[in-house]
Amino acid sequence: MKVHQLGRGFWEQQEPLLSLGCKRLRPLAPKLHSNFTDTTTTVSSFDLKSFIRPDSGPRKLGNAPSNENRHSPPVETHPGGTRWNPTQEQIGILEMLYRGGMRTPNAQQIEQITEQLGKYGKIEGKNVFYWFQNHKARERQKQKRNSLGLGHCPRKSAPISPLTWDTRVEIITDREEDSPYKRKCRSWSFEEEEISRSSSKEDENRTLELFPLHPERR
Amino acid sequence: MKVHQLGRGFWEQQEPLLSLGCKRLRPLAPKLHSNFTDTTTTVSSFDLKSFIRPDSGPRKLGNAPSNENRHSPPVETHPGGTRWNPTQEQIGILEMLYRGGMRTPNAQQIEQITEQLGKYGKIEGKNVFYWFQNHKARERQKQKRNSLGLGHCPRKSAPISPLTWDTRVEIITDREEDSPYKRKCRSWSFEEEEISRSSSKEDENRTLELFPLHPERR
DNA sequence: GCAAATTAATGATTTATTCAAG
DNA sequence: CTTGAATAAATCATTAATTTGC
Repeated sequence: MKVHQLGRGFWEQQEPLLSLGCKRLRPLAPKLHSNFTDTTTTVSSFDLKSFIRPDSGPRKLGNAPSNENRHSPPVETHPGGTRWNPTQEQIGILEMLYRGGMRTPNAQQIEQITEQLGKYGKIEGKNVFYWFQNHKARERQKQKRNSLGLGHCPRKSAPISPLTWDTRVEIITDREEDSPYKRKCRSWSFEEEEISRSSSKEDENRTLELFPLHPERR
Repeated sequence: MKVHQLGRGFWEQQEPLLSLGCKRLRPLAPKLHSNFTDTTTTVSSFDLKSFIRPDSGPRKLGNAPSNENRHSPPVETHPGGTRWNPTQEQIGILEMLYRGGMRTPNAQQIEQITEQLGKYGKIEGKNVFYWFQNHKARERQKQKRNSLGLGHCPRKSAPISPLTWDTRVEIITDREEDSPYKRKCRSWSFEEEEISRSSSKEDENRTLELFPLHPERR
């Protein structure tokens, strides 16, 4: 309906490769071909052009000295705020929860936390998710660094200081409750980034984009 | 306004620790404190009880010899079909895209791919995401293993086989196009997992839970 | 005092590793 | 054993605090 040429072109281009795949023995499954060849027609309904390297593949040097031109699109990339800037209230709550033992909140918890934290500033679920991940990791490495650097005594992390004590409490709680690899089923949703970089730089109430993905598992 | 007792209790408990956090000298940024204390009242509106260890926190030792009780929730975790079982068509398309150079599709791409692959079987966005990630990583390690072990390894897979060749092609394409760390803004949404594990184990049309998170960035 | 340059902190992604289903 | 799924580690990138020069 929308794309004819482009989509078709790509698929036809790729198809030989795919059939090649059938020719050269594939590791798995010569693949009973149902209406797969029909795929070409069906699948062509989305724009494949954007799939294969959406950007022209600029090699981004991490330490590039060029101060200008930080991003691939020269300008107007991120209209408003780029990254989450937590408020004191939000940080406070998060730390509190962390200290309470929360390490990797599940989807439901994230949803609720986000909802609450949203009262103190813009926030999304992924921010909460990231925060816990980062905080956890950084506490961990902080502890490691402390245990290694503070003298040589492998005994305890440190004698007793407010900071150390506080930290240790968190860590211990952490250790106690968090097991590596507890299975948690998380469903994600994705968002396109710079499609319609429309207009105003003013921030508005960017509503938190959370939703109940599976209201229930049927 | 809503919850008084539970929330208040927890928050008051935690508050001293929190102020401790302010006390300990931070390397940077004492960070101006706004109306943080007010947080207590407002935030108490959600049930903290469920936040702090939703399960009773059974200690799972990572290398514990106990074969039972792998996860924190002892039972009833995954109701029906657990993990995605890709069909041949789906794999074919994914490999095609991969061979075409796609490595880490962005949100929009994932959305579209998922939509298309959904025609051949149940699938979610995260499956696509995971597939690319796993495929990428495993091709990489396969290549590494091959390049290292080809000299002397007693019994490997055949040194040069169509399969190997095929693999190599993918890798090369891969290397060419993918730069480590290209920034991509992805917005996630979370789903509660085991809230209402209602009933049937039979799988039905579990609709793909994708949605446009930010229709546009304001 | 103020604004540019520096630096520390940390939000956001990617990669590596691991677990477990089939 | 293969591979989907999830977490941990490493890393990039941006923002806020601090420093510095005027």
